[in-house]
Amino acid sequence: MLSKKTKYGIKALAYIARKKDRKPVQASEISESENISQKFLESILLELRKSGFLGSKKGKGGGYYLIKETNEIKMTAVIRVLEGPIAMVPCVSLNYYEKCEDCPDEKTCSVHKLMIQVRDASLNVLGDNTLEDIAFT
Amino acid sequence: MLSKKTKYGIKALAYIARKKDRKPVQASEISESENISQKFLESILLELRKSGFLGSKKGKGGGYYLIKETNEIKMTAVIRVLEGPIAMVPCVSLNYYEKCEDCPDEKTCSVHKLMIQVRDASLNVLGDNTLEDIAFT
DNA sequence: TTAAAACCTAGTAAACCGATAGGATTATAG
DNA sequence: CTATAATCCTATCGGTTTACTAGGTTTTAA
Repeated sequence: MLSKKTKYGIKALAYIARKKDRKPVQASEISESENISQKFLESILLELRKSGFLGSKKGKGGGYYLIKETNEIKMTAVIRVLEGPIAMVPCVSLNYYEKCEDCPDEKTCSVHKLMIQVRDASLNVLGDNTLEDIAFT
Repeated sequence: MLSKKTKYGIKALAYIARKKDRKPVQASEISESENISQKFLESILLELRKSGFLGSKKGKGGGYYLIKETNEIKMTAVIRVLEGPIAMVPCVSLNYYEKCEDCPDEKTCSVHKLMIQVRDASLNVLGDNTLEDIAFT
């Protein structure tokens, strides 16, 4: 299941992307428009800034803005930052690999083989979609 | 993330599938062989029985056995029973649909569109794989 | 100087997860 | 008939995560 955090984060990025001028967008504006608790959203936007997706400006007239082109932001990257691994099991995760405690041998594990296929299928979809794709219909 | 419950459930099904004779397999045997807490496994096997994947026999010499052919058991079905929805967001789930509270219109929601693609990709993989496929290398 | 904004830290109620406890029930073997 | 081996059932529990909320501090523009 996708957490609300990730869902809100993606929605916020898409909202910012749809603003043509590069003027900073306030958290309060996104929060109202997208029906997201403002304080919660603030923490998400902060995280997106710290991980290099957004820039911010403090004080009156401040807000958040994109610092890359929309077509350069892959959904894989966004989800990995907000949600963590894309794989359904740590033992098939590319970026967050962890060995299973049970399971003496990954090569012969039935779950492992299945989950590699699922991972690759998801990875294809999320890697093909950029912010550009999802922000504009 | 796949819960341990689902992971153990799949492993147990694969274990039972690999036994050629249709003699009942005991929970204790699976538990030892696959390194799964026995009591926890018991509850999983029970659930798999109640949802029509396994039959059981009580008492001495009892255990669990498959009641369908291995190639008739799709992974989608197993995961839906043990884990719940395959979709990452309830609003794109075929079997466990729920409307989002935020989000006035699904048709224009950027997350929605993305998650439909992910769901379909996963569904393809999990629908193509049967217990036959994953049990025997 | 005031107000608006991002930024930061902490806490919290509820849900979920993975397991454990302790038995009740049923069937087989002798 | 009895001992044993197995499933079946209910309840509980500690830990973690989730989705917020509270209550500020800091920075900036007007």
